[in-house]
Amino acid sequence: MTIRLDEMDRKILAQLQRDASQSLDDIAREVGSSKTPVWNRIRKMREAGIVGQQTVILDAEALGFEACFFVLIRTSEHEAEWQNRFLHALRARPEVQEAHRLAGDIDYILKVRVKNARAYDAFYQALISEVKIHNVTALLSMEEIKSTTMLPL
Amino acid sequence: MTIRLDEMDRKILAQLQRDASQSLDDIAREVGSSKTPVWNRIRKMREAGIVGQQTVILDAEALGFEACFFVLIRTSEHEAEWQNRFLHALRARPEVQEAHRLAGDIDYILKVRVKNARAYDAFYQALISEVKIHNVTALLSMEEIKSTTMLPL
DNA sequence: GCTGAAAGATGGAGCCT
DNA sequence: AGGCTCCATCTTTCAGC
Repeated sequence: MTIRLDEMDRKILAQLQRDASQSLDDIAREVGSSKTPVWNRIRKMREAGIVGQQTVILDAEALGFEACFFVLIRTSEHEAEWQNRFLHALRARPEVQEAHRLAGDIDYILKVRVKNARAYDAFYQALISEVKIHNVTALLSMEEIKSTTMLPL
Repeated sequence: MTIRLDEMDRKILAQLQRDASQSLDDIAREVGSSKTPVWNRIRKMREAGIVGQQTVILDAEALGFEACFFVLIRTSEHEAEWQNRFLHALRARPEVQEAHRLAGDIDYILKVRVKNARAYDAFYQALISEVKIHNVTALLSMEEIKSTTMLPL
């Protein structure tokens, strides 16, 4: 399942991250190889799950998603069943763009993107009615300074 | 610059988000239209900047990026010049995947992805040597419950 | 604004070295 | 493993409705 990646694989991944719409020929030229080997390496990395979803980055503001919150959550419940319900609730809600379980004093952090503050409140009310949460702090983003999915290969 | 988007545009965007490698024919079939009109709409939305970068999502863990931190930053400095240096420092550092300026008590939040805790410390030391920061809290992610760039259109 | 056609480019597969 | 060639498919353009 785990593949050993060499320098060439990493160069190819960097190109795909940068612009996944490039043709195989373009990528091959950039990394100093040719079509077939590049194509085979990409196929292998896809099969191994290293290369996942191909997507486009949309302009959230232009589409009316003008509010972004980071939500810090503390809970008193730590049973498996509660956690399961909480996880499924998060995964089911499309406004939750990120959710992490944390080490330490704060238990979870969410990144929630919504149209406006009212939509955030609707999300918040829906969430706390589904699962019991001890303490919630919402941090409102004023400005997105940087946002990327690129890994520094 | 701002385009009015109709239901058809939104359906096309949803398809592109879901899988940007689909052929025009496939997208057209999914949204109930045909090739040329879909192509024209995508071109317009690209030109308007609504549709941005086309990329692939890579498996961070498989590539050795095993640590993810959310960093809460408080600063005492609020002058334009300090802010400028801070912003440029963040944009220049590839381990910073997200950076937001916040409303309220905490001034900034970062999402930082690195190979391990030691690499986080190197990042942290480099950052505070570049710009003066009053207070930093790092939240370590134990588990990525959800991560998506998809907007709920 | 849609349809259909057509030209050129590309992906994907096989084969040769 | 890398390179060459081929064909089916796809992208992109354009004339006509």
